[in-house]
Amino acid sequence: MRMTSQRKKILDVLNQARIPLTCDDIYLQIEDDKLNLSTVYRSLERFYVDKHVYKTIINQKQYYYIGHHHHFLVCLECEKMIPVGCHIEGKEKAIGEPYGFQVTHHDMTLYGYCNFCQTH
Amino acid sequence: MRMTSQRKKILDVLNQARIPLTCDDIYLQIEDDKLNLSTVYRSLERFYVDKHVYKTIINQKQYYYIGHHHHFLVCLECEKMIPVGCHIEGKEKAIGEPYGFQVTHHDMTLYGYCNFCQTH
DNA sequence: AATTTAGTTGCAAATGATTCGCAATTAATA
DNA sequence: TATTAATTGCGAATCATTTGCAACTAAATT
Repeated sequence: MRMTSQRKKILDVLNQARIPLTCDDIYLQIEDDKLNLSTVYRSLERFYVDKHVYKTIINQKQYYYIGHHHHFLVCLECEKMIPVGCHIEGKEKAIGEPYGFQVTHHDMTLYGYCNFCQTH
Repeated sequence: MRMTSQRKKILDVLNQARIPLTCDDIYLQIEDDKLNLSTVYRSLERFYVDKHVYKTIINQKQYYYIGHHHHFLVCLECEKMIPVGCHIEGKEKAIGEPYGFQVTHHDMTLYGYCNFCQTH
């Protein structure tokens, strides 16, 4: 894989991030006139396929993050995201086994109301 | 809520279904010239809010089903869906608690390869 | 260092799922 | 049966994401 200047910037932004980001989030954070949103989409998908980043679907949108596989608590009011560990990781294979189904990965998101929004 | 002829048909289709369906799936199964896709979208969202149906996101699309809350094994090759029980249900609240986060629901999908596609 | 070339990008347009505004319709009530 | 607020059909809009293609460029080759 070619490490282009665009890809470096994209990875930089994602490395800095504390919460998962959409392609558009990243695109907007990179103030480079010469960076196209398509490039961000293509690069992140490539990073994901090559297992350099993780992906999760939140509110029906693709979010990417770096580090280790985990999940998020997502506030229905303010959209705040709080990372939480994975409670399925060890069970993945066992769940598929009775069906002869080989589980490769899973996606989960918990929705609800954050501490602040519960009282405001 | 008014039980219109359209809504009856939509619920009928969903009651018959063994796997979750998208709005478009349901729309296509109802051979009524006078039923609009928007109506299917609006009705199902209403059913969901009123807790008459469940919703889950698979491959970034909304699927609805009737019965009890569960999840699905989804084949990456043929898109086959196999229902499996929920392994998080009892833990939802506990996961949010340390953050003062009130979890209302969650969504999960397991991806991989079904029995057939593994060997074809 | 110059050349080659296959991977990558920018651009603009296409796609696909979902949502929305609004006037016409209709189920449920009085 | 008349009333009215909820619901529908229609078409257009929206939003996230993908795609085709010619131009560009990183990295391998000379």
